[in-house]
Amino acid sequence: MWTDRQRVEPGGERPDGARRRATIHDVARLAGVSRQTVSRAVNDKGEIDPGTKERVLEAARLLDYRPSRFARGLVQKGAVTAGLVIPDLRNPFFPEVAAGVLEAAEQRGWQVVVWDSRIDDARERQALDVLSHQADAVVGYFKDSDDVLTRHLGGVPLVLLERGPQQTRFAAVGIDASAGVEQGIAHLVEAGHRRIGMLDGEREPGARKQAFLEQVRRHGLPVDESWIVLCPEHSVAGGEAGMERLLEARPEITAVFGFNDLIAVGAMRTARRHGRGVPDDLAVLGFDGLSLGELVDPALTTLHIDKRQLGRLAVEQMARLCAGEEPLRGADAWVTPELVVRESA
Amino acid sequence: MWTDRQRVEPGGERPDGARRRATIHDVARLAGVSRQTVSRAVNDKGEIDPGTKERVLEAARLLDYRPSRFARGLVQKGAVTAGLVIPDLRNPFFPEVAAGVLEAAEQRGWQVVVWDSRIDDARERQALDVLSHQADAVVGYFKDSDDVLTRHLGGVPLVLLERGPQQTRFAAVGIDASAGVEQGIAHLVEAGHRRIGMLDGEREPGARKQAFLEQVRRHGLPVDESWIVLCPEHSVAGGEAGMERLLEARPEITAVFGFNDLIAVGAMRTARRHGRGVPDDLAVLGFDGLSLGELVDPALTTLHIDKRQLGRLAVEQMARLCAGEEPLRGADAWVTPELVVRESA
DNA sequence: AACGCTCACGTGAACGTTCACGAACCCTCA
DNA sequence: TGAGGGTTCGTGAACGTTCACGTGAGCGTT
Repeated sequence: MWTDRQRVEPGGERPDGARRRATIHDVARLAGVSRQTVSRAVNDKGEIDPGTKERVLEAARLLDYRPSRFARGLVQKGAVTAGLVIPDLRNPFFPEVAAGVLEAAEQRGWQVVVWDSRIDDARERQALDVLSHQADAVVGYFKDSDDVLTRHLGGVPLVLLERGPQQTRFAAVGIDASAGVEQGIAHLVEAGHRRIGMLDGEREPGARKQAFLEQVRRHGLPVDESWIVLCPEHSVAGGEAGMERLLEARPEITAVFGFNDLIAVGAMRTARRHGRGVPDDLAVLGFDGLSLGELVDPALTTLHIDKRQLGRLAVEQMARLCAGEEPLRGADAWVTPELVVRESA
Repeated sequence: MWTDRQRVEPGGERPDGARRRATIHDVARLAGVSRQTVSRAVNDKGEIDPGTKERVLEAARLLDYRPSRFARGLVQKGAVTAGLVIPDLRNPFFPEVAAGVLEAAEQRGWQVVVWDSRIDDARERQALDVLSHQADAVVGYFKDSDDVLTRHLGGVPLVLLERGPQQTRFAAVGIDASAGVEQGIAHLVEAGHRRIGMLDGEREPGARKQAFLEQVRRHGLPVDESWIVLCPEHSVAGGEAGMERLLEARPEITAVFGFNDLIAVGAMRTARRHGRGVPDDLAVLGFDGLSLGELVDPALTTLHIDKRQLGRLAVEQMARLCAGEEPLRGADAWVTPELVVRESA
C-alpha cells in the first residue's frame, strides 16, 4: 500500500500564495487512478480509456498540474541546454550571431539560455557560474584567461567566440581577421591611399589590429602607435570620440579602418563634422557588415562577416564537445570576411 | 548494503562516444567515500576533511563528473526558467526588449531560454510546445488566438507582448499606441500637414493603425483605406516597397507615418529616390525610437519607446503570475511612447 | 572511568516522473 | 467452458541528488 504524503502542514492550510505545486500523485488521487494513468493521459500515450483520460485531464486542470521538468529530465535523457553569453545585445552584431546559434540549436532540438554580460568581466564570470550548473555546454565571448574560465566552468564544455587557437586551449570559433583585413587594406591602397589610420577596439591588441599592422607594413605604408586610437566603447559614440582623437594626432590620414561598423559610422560622422567629405577627403572602412551600413550616407564599405554562420559553427563545436569528439580546428572553425564595396571607401 | 549499478553493458565496453555520464556514486566509489561526502566536496560545504575533499575532487575530475541539474532541481526548489519568444532578432527593436527581459531576469536569479520564431506562426506554436515543458513562465509575441495558445500552453503562465487587454484574457504588457500616435499626428498637423499617409505593418488592423485613423479623423483630415498601405515585411526593404505603392496611390501626401522605424527609414529612401526631399517635400514619422534613426540622414523623427522597460515589465508580470498574484492591468502594464523630434518631420 | 563534545563521515528517505512488467477484465471463438 | 487475445490499469523500481539524522572516533574534563 502506498502512503501518500501525509505530511500535514502545521496550522492547517498553507498561506495562500505559496501553495505547494500539485504533483502527479495529487492528480491521481483526485481522479481516482494511479500515477501511471495520469502520466498516460497528460502525455497522451495509448492504453487509456477516453473516459478516464478526460477525467484525469479535468483533475489536472483543476489542480493546475504541470509535470516537473526536473523529474522528467531525470528519467528521460536527451534534453540538451546550451548557454550563450553575449557582450552586448544592443550592438547589432551580436543578435545576428545569436540568431545563428538559436537557429542551429533549434534544428538539433536544443534550448539556449542567453546571458547578456554587458561587457563586464565580473558578469561574464557570474554567467559562467550559473550556466555551468544549468547548461550542458556554453558558448560565448569571454575576456578572462583560460585558467580563470576553467575555475568557473566546473567541467562544462566551452566554446570561445572569436579567440584564436594560439590564445586558448578551449575549442573556439572565430573570424579570419587576417584574410579580411588583407582585402580591406588592399582595396584602400589600390584607391591610392598611403596614410591610413585605425580605430581599434580592444585594450589588449587583438587579431584585427595585428592584421592591420601587418598589411600596412606589407604595403610599405607609415605606421606606429600614433596611427591607432583605441575606442573602448564599441558604439557609434565611441567611434566619434575616437575619431576626434585620431584626427588630432594624425590629421594627414586619408583613410581610416574601423574595428567594427559602429565605430566606422562614428568615424564618418566626426569626419563630416570636421568638414571632411567621405569618401573624397577621407575614406572609411568598416568591419562586420551590419545591414545598418547600407542605410547611412554614404553607405559604408566594410568587411562583411557571415554572422549566422558563426553562430551555426559555434553550435557545431558544442555538439562535438558534447559527443566527446574532437572540435574543429583551424580554417573549418573560421569565417572569412568578404569585402563589400559600397560608398565610403 | 548498497548494490551499485551492476547493470553490465552487453558486449563489455560501451561504444566510445556514448559513454554514460558519471554520477555521484561513481565518484564516491572511486574516491572510497559515500555520496554525501562527494556532495560536500563539490558544493564545498563544511564538515569535510581537506584531505578527503581533495581526493574526491580529483576523482571527480578524473571521471569528468558534473552533477545532474535535473536531480539537483528535483530536490532543491527555486530555480526559475523563463521562456522568451521574439519574432525576429534582426529587427533591432527586439534585442532591446530582450535585453530588458534578461536584465530583470538576472536580478531575480532567473534564467531565460530564448526562441526566435522568425515571424512564423507555426514556429511560435512549436516554441510554446517546447517551452511549456521547460519553462516556468513564458513571455513573447504571438499571433495566435487565446484558444490556440491555451492548447499549446499546458497551463504555463503566459505574458503576451503588445496585445491589448480587449484582445486577450492573458496577462499582457504593451505600448500605449494611442497616446503615442496622438503626439505624433499632433506634431505633423502643427507643422501644417493635412494629407498624411500611413505604412501599416499588421495584416489585421492593430492598435497603431486604429490610433492613426482616430487621430487623423479627430483633426478632420481626409482618410480612408487608400491612404494606408500594408508592409508585410517589417524592414527597410518592406518600407521601401510599401512607400512605392503609397506614392502611387496617394501622391498628394505631404507626410507619412511608419509602423516602425525600419519601415519609416525605407519610406525616406523611396521618397528621396522619387525626388522628394525629406522633410521639406515629405515628412516622415517613425515609431519605436531605434538608435538607428539617429544615424540616417535626415535623422528620423519618431515615437520613442522604452524597450528595456517593456522587457522589465514583462518579467514583473511573469513574477506575479508565478506567485499566484494578480497581474498588472491597464496603464501599469503599458509603456507610453514619447515623441522625439529630429529632422525628418 | 564515565561523560560530553566536536569532527568527519555514512545511511535512509524523499524529490516527481517514466519504464517495464504484470494483473484484471472483457470479448471472441472453438 | 475454457483458451486466447486485446484493452485498460496498477505496482515496484529506477533516475541522481540533497536533507535530516545517526554513528563512531578522538579528545578533554571531571
